[in-house]
Amino acid sequence: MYQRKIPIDYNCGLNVAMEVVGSKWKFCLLDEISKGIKRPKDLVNAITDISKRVLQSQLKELEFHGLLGKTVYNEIPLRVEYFLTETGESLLPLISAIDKWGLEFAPQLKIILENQIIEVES
Amino acid sequence: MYQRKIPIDYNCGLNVAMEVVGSKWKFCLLDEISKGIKRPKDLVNAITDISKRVLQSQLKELEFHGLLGKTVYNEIPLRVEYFLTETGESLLPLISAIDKWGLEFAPQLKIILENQIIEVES
DNA sequence: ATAAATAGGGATTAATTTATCACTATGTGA
DNA sequence: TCACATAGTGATAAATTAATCCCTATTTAT
Repeated sequence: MYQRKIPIDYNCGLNVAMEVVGSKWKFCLLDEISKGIKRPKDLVNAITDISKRVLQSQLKELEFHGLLGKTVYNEIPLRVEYFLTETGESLLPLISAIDKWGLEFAPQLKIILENQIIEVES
Repeated sequence: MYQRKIPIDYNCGLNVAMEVVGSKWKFCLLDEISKGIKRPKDLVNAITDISKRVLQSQLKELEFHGLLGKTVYNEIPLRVEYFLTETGESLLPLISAIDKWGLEFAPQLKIILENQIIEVES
């Protein structure tokens, strides 16, 4: 975690929402967990490019913020499963809408960024 | 702007969306502009705590990514107005949904973070 | 010539997030 | 004892975002 120096504006819903889900991997994590991938080791495999360390810290924050819960099974090797809380569930429609928007926008962004590189090199 | 070292995954809508709107002020900016506050000087006043410099850089990025357009009026003093492009408009429903979610979640987050501070101090 | 109002950018630092690497802990079975 | 599999953390570095301070440019009015 990190002790903020710049405070959150609780009256701005956008600010609040960004605080708990506005990071690189959290939407992906909630998405994967909603699809039934619940164990850290499976999440690491499912999400390309996330490292184990970052995964754990993001899971911890999501749990701390009350979007995820976890179950520890008394098995060997240890089995831990994360699940969406009611609050976490309430985000799913937003996540899928954002994902959809992003996919539609992707080609446009690709073109923009590729043109930018050409300008820089010429 | 900033020349990314870690590339964008264009196949992940969430990743793409976060790239263009996943920053502290962009949702707020799009929101205010959609409400009719279009000039930089008015946006600076409307958005508590944003500085002029940051505002300009965020507007520039939003324009670069094709979510905003701008009109320069030949007046003195100079008048510039930003407006939402079609792509920008398409984000409005998402923004209002996120804002709504954040406002509902705010009290919960406040309690969580306040409890955290008490633990640290005891 | 100078101040005022507006938009915008350069350079730098501070804040924050993400990545890397290497560790601990647990219980099992070779 | 030692390696394995799983979950998790500590310390640190690298990447990225945001904040600060101060400058330029334009045109009008004093």
